[in-house]
Amino acid sequence: MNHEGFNELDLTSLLSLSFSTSINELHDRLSVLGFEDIRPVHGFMFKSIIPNGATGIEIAEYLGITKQAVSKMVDYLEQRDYVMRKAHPTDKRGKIIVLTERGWLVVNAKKKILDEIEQQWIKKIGVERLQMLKEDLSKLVYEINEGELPTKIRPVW
Amino acid sequence: MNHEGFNELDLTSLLSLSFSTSINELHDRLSVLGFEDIRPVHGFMFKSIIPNGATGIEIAEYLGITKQAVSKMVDYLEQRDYVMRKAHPTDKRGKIIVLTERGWLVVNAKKKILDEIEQQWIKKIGVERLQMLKEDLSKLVYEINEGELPTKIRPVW
DNA sequence: ACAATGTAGTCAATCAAGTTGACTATAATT
DNA sequence: AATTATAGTCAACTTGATTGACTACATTGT
Repeated sequence: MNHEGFNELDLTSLLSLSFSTSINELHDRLSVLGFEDIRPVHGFMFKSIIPNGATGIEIAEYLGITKQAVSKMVDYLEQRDYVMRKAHPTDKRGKIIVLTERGWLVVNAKKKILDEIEQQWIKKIGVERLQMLKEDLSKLVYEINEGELPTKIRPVW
Repeated sequence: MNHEGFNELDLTSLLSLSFSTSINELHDRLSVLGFEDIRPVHGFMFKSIIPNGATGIEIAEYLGITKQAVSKMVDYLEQRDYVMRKAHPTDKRGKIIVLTERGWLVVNAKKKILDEIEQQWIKKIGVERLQMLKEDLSKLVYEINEGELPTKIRPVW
């Protein structure tokens, strides 16, 4: 088998490895804090809930999965006290998913860890280069998807 | 629901979106060429097979999945004429997975498309910035994983 | 106003891609 | 030569998604 060096890696592989590296570090550290039942997709879901809650369908669109899958995910997270279903204020069919106190603990922990990971990266490549990297990636994602988030935020493997 | 702008995105989300964007484009284009039965993971598997074949266990380690999962994946790809199992030259227990002609077609198409995606990105941010981006990502992945590929190349979702 | 159509959420069945465990054949170790 | 380890496959199971069917409520058009 061939083990190519990092230099010959194409951009896509590089992005995959970078993403894996950072998301793995994040969730390893969340585990240590007692949030071992939280998966990456839950973190993305929390982003769509913040700050004022979201309906199941909104979350489903954001994550690029079905509303039924969201419903199961909410069951899972509700059982573990990360989120709650509240009645929708105007639509009696609807429900609003909101974070519980414990849900906020995860979100805040996540934010802190991500900041620390970013600091770690700054130590490696410097603050200017990291700033450039973020700008360039934002620009690419933004322009290639024409201002929209990719419909499939989820990396399909 | 909150739809934050790209500027406020943390690095991890940005990497996730960049990866999704490029891998989706790659596989959309592979579909058009008639390779709609090829998933991202197969592309990564091909990388571990090139150029001289690999055993199931080598592939399993590279992809961070079990040898049983690899075996099933090889069944799938062998049925569709992308790979072949060959006898191992020295170990009668072992088999070597190699690309078929059709397998090489995918690999070459993939390479071409990835190059084109990279050119597209160069148009957006310039060749110097893309070079920096690749250098920085390589450096980060390399240093944070201490010279090893992450054991889990696969983005766990 | 109300009939027809559309939408939010859930339940159930199914599917896809992975896992663990058991096994066979062969290789390596002592 | 006997023991232990390894490569690969088969089978059963798990997980996280899907599609389809349904209920309750909302929206639209006459």
